[in-house]
Amino acid sequence: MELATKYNPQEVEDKWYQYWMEHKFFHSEPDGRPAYTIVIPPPNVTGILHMGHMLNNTIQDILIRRARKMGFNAVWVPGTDHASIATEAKVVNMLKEKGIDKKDLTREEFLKYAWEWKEKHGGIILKQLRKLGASCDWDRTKFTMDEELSEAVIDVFVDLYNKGLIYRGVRMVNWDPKALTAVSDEEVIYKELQSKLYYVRYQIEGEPGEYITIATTRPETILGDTAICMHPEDERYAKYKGKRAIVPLVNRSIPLIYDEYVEREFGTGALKITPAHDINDYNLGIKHHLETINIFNDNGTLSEAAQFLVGMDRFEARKAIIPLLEEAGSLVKIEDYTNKVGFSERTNEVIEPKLSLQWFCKMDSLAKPALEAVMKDDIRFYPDKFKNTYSHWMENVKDWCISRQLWWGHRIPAWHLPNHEFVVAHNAEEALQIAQEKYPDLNLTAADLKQDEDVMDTWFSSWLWPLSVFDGIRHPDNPEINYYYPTSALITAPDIIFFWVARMIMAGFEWRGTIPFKDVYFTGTVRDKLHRKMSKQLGNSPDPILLMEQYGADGVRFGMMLSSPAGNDLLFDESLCEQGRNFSNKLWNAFRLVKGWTIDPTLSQPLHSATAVLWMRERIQEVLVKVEESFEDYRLSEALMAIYKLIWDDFCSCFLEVVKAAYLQPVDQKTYDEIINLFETLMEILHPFMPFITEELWHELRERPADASIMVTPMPKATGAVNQQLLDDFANAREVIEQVRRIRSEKNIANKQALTLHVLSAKAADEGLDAVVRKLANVEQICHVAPDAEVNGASFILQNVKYAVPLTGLVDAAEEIKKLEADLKYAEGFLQGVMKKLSNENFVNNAPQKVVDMERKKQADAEEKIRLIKEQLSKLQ
RNA sequence: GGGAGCUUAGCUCAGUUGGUUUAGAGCAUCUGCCUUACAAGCAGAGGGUCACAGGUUCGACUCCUGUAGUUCCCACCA
Repeated sequence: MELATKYNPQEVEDKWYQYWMEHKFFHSEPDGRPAYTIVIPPPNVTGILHMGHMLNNTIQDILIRRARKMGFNAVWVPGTDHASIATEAKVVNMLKEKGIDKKDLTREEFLKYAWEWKEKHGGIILKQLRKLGASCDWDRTKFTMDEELSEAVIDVFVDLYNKGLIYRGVRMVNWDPKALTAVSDEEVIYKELQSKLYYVRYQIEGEPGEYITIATTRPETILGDTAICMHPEDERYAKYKGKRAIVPLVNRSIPLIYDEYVEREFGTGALKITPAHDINDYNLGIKHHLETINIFNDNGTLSEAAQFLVGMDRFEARKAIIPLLEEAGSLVKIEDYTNKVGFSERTNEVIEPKLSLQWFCKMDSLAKPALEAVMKDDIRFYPDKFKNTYSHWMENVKDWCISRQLWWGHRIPAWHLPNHEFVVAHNAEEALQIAQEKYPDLNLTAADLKQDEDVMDTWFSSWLWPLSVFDGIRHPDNPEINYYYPTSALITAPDIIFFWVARMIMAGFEWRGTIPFKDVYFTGTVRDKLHRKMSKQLGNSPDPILLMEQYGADGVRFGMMLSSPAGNDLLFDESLCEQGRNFSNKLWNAFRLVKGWTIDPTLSQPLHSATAVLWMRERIQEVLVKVEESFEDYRLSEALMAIYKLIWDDFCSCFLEVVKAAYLQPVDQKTYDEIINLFETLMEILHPFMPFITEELWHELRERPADASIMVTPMPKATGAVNQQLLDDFANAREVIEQVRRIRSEKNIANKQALTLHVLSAKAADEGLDAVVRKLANVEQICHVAPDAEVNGASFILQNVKYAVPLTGLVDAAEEIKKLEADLKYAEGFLQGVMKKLSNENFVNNAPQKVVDMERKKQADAEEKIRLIKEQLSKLQ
């Protein structure tokens, strides 16, 4: 059968994924082996695969596949997140397209649509992950709104409430006027915006012609002003103490107050106060007992309380109020101004600070052990620079607003009573029971209890993920949680370190008394090669599915991993995938080569092959050590690069070229067996990175049992001692080969033309290495002669041994001299540097003996080299 | 406004307690090759006063200080 010269990943990849699934290689059950656990950062149930997921999940798959082959009972738990705001927004849009308004639906009707939609469109991303080769235990797939997981969320809420860590209160919250819900501080993204600073004057009450001018970026909120504030030591305004001012348009009389909060240098030094619509104003309002006038409706339009522009959107109103102020003679001037405005992470709507009744979770006591665990390295961060970010946030942690005014999510398990009190319980029955016990006089029935309308922040379920996927909240002593928890590693992006990572650590301590994971690997952001974030708007984000079709999942995985040290941004470029595809092709062709050989059992093993086999084994050992170290530190790109070079440069370019028989000639049995062994070993080592092609070739290399897979065979391990002498000697031989090839290249000598090589050394020849040199440099004879022998031809010096290739008529003496003189210059410069050190008494006296000896050796070597070059030069001149 | 990180070849990055032959890799570049595994390839080559300025030291890419540029995080400046 003729094999194609190009590797075709499409057919191979689907075949093997199916095979793995059929044989349940991804599935794990607790057993006697040590566990290696990863829980997937659950993507939004409505999400589709983007490059960030590709990076994140490739890393997880590599770690899981490696652990599995290292003898761990590896489990990778997949699942999705219900993503309250994002999903609800999608469902609302979908309904709108059908002509249905959410307002016209009951909660139950809406949720029915939402679930239908989730069933139909949800989890696409999990299907896409299979293309990537993700070896998730799909039997364990979880969803944050599954019944068991939802119950865990409720249990946790009730528990925290009973511990006094959950409270309800009116606070200034970040209001998203589009999603009509509060969002947490972490969900607000501040962006710099080009806006205007409006200067508006307010008349002093009872002092005609006297004005006080304020500066504001939000003139529409003037309608809700309830004070003007100045610095108490600002002489400019001292004379107004005790006076009042008149708010333009609405003609409301408001007090003038004094507070050190005000910066005298900013604007006019006078600040208008709108306690209902600004967090600082709100705090000042509390301090100075100011009236609060809420001039906005929940959707961001002006309310009746504003009196003017009622019903108009806040941004429209900002424009519309200007001519009104101008007409009233209140507008002084308008300046350009750059300020920061908060946007909702989910809807990209400008956040409106709003007073509302919300549920909060106290964080102080939860944060304490979680902070310690990371600072003490019980949990290791990779890279550890994120410890700084983490500790800063944890030390200044604020209470968490956990309620959202949405329908899609876990409903707050609180029931309101007719007497304006409420009870928190696991369900309505329990609530009624508690309420009846608490208020026996009310004669309560089920109909009197009304469940709170709000749902919980999505992260209030996500923070339990490592616990709840193993049912560790409801049944803390079940065998699964006892076996798989704490998990081994968490792979996630640094932008959710507060949302998710920190809170999972808190939850781990609160409900299990221990860490949820041992290591956290923070991936970088995937950017394009111009360093821009990948985004839909820019259109610079490739479709991962198309990429995988083009380059193979293995090729894309290779491309993602090759340049992605932990925590560093990944500058993605398709050429990286191209490199991955090329590597696949290289592997494929190496296989084709070996596959095409015939074996002659009567042949004995040639010396060059025997030597190459010994060397290749040792090289693999060397790389295994490197790979193991790299994995320890999560330096996956380094591990991959080491393997890449091992396969391409050592195995293909060198080893296979040595053992390769002449055209149509058979190879001996012994060498062939070794080649298959080595090839197989390389596939084992590479497998976690490129699972498909390694499985394919592993099966092609030998007959395998029907249910065999490279996924579950043991990973080759470093045996310990590496024969460094052998490696060094072989490396030297490769340099000799390179030099001979260089001479060929420079002198235009065809590869076919065999050469003779003279080695001017007193040392005994190493027959094995000579055999390798003969083969790869196409040298028919290597003559070992005395160091001072006369040999003409192109020469070079390696390790202070002179080599010469006699060439009749091809050697240009002038050219040789030029090259030797360049070498001489370098060697002399080098010697000079060494001598400078050695002639420095301080150096000789203070530096460790070892270092001084090293310098002396450098000196001796350099002097010998110079002698050799000079000798050679004198012969030529 | 605070805090943290980064700055090494054209690009992306290594450089592990300051000394390992006057800095390494991959990609890209250049030269020569369709050599019977692979042109998605083979063989060879070139390319860096380690951001800048001081300091500590016998010795600095490595430690300290400052400057510049850059990235990220946090913060209520109207």
